[in-house]
Amino acid sequence: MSIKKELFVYNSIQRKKEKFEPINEGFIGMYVCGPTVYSDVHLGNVRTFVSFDIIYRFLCYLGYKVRYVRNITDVGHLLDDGEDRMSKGAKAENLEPMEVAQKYTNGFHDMMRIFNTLQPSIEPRATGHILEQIEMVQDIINNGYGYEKNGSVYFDTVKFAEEKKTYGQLSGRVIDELMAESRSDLKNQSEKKHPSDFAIWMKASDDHLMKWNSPWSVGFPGWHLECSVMSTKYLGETFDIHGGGNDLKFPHHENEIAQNVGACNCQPCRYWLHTNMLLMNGRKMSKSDGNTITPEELMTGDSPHVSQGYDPMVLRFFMLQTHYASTLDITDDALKASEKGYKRLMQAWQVLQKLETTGAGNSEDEDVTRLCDMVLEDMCDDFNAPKALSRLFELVPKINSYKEGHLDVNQLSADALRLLKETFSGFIFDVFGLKDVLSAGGADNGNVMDGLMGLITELRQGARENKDWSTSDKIRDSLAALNIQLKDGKDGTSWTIN
RNA sequence: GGUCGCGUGGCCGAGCGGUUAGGCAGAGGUCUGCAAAACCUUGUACAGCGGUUCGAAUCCGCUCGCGACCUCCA
Repeated sequence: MSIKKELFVYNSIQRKKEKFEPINEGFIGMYVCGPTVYSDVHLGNVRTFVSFDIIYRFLCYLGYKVRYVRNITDVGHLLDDGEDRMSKGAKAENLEPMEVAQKYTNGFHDMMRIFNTLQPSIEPRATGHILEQIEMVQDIINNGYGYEKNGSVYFDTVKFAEEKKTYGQLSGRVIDELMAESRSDLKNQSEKKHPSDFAIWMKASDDHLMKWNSPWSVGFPGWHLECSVMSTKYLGETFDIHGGGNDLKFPHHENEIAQNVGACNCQPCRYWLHTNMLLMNGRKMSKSDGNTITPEELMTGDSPHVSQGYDPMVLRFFMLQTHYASTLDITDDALKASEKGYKRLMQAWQVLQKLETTGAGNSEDEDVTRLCDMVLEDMCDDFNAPKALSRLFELVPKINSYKEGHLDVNQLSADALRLLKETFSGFIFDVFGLKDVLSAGGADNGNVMDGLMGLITELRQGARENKDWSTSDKIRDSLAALNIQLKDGKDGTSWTIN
């Protein structure tokens, strides 16, 4: 069932917000540049993939059938000295290149699971598509945009720019400037016609570990090629959405476009979405100056940058409070605030689940339905999760008031209450991808826990009725030490795990 | 140096021409055996200087500050 709502997205290549219209009604093809698996997952990766996870989830929520392709780059990524990242990792650790790739792919998958991201529909690997990459190189050569030199093949950016007038459109670059500024000592510059040309096939040196046969040499594909090839293979020559981190705009995405246009004379996609960078304490994360924190350190609190460990769901909530296209600045204070906000939201959900109405009136309906509608509307406005979240928070005091009797829950029709419940669970869990870690602890033995807590609160209630405050306070304090918080309300005592 | 973006109350962070964002922290109150939780009330912020406009945080210009990309990067 699809939800009738117009979606608007900020299209990086047009530099403006546009109405989203899929190529095939009801279906969406989305390609997101995945990680290069040569080292442990960086926290910045997490932010990017969580952002696209929310976008993917929301598109599904709207009723689209989405094919979500996110690649694993396990070859073809050059370092400054021309060495492949995978080979370098392998030599350093004395492992097979594929062993390195597998190890970090596993680590990446573990982290994605920890942060509760959905798996992509297809997760192709660059090394699994060498033949297709060779074919695309040939296509590019046939179309006159590639030339061979000493066994390597380069993309002719100058000719392409002159004929197609699109090179530099995405990143806002002018080829004259690129020529003037490219470093001349990198990547076999002497073999290129122009410094801005880039390799689409590289001849391998004798000691290079990862190499394949090709019409030009025993070598390996250039970095940008695998995305052009795999997106085309699984989503078609032109598909709907291409995403990635802001830092990939140039050169990666720019060159990807050049390759696709150069090979098939068509744009790879209609909408380019770019997520912004993750900062810490106002600066880009950088290993060299110590301004960095790993996902593990963030969870355990084992870092000078944080005062405590944070649950992955707290970090996910924290990310939701900032638009995907804005920089996100991690600070300990901001994380602490998010932790409290997250718990407040989850507790409201627990309260909401238990609410029932006789539907005697409907004076509350208007407020509630309006806010629920706005949650959807905000997400349809370029996936504005922070704004949508704020609507949910406007509903929190209402939910609590219904429970406490400050507002009459019976002034809510059954339909409106159902909408409220569906909106909360739909957005918090299905779209935002949060998990309720507050109640998750007792999920397996919920009945035992409920029974025990029922017994304890009953005993404490007896003590309270006898004004035996020392006993009732001892129970409360002892439970507090176990992170179980008692809340004495009008209708008895409730409890939550913190 | 080139290209692009950003500067919002104590902190984080939406808004992008006129209407309460929201979270966290703070203050006052209600409730409570005391607490906690919850609820109610409360803050009059948009880097600076000009300009456009009936009206600007929101548009334009300049100044200052910050960041990203230009080289591997999510």
